Amino acid sequence: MGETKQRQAIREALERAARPLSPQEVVAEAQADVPRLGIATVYRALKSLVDEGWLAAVELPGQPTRYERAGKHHHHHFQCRRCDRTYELPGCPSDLQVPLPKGFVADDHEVVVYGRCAACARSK
Amino acid sequence: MGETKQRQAIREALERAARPLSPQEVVAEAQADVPRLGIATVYRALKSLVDEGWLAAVELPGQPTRYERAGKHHHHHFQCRRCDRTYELPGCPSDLQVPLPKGFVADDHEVVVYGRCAACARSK
DNA sequence: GGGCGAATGATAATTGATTCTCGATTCGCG
DNA sequence: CGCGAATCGAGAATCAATTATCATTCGCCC
Repeated sequence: MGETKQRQAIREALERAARPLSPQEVVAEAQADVPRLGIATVYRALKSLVDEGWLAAVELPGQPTRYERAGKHHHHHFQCRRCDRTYELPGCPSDLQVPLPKGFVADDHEVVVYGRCAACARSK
Repeated sequence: MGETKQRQAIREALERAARPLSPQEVVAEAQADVPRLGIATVYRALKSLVDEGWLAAVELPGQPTRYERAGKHHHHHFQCRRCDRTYELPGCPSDLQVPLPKGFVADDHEVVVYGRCAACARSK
């Protein structure tokens, strides 16, 4: 059971992009390969790729969910305020030792850095 | 022109709570003072309190916006996975020195710690 | 006590993301 | 080549948060 060309286009779009993509970005990218690709197909594929463990969902405040390859090292994200693109940041600063109020138990954390990506910083 | 009793109830609910509240939480709390308080009034009040600089909006992935008193020191938040309440965490760990890709410019950052709050950790 | 403009509250409308529906298309396989 | 199942794609439907509408109510002045 080979994979359909749309799924393949979707996976390739995600691998090509060096950053987490939103469903909209995925359609746009993957339509280079499959022009009539529908958004519903993208959502279906994203969901199953997440289930398979091939993709990881990245949630950001006020933004549609982004998707990136799963299995990377612990890392965080950069959100450009200008172009709204999300980028991956290498590693986790200082491995984050937050003092919690007593009784609280942490099991994970997220860091989002906001600003301008290289392209947007340049074009002021 | 004094402030209406509903606005007052809303402000008091937010001061009373030692943590950021969602609009829903605000209605629930403030209805202790004004039983027929409507959600629309809460949204209106929250917006204008933010405009006045009295409140700050706290955005979290996949959660409705929370509101807290503005003007606090730089700090971050804890999100309980069990009761969904958001708590304030004191200070910013290590003042966050994230290495950015070259050309990127940061102007802010957010840290969200996930886990269980004291009450929820206890009741397993 | 009545008049007025602003604020309220119940509900409908909007918005954006995501999911569902369903007819059309494609694929694997004999 | 042709069937049956799986997948697609377009648009409708859903869902949650938020905003708009509008008749009613409230606060305040004369």
